[in-house]
Amino acid sequence: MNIANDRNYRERVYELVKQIPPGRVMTYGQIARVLGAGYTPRTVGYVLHASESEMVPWQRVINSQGKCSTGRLTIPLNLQQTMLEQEGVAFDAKGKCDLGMYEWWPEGSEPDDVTQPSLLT
DNA sequence: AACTTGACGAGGG
DNA sequence: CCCCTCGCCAAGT
Repeated sequence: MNIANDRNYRERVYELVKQIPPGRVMTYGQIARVLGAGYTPRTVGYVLHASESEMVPWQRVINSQGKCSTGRLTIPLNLQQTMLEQEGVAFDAKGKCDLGMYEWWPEGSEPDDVTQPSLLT
């Protein structure tokens, strides 16, 4: 896919982010993966910061460590975390949340299925 | 047109 | 668990 041909490069990110339900989160890398070729975690972050003033629930996008990466922005450091906490996302003392619990996947875009080693022995 | 800079992520030490 | 390095690709200078 040729990005130069696709003026909706940003739109796709916004549309996806808008689908994240309150109290759930997605990571930059996850979004890049769902959107496919041409998208990388970095570009997703770039695209997202440019939308600050739009109707996009940007606070629901965090990094793969389960933390907010808004350290260098003009945004107050804890704003994102505070907003998420108001939606019901719990963070520990280190500012980290449990991705296994809050991470959300759009329908049909699930990663590889579980492969539980349950009865291995 | 080249160089730098990110709301990142995986891997190694 | 923290810190560093590298790969990634659009935008700004």
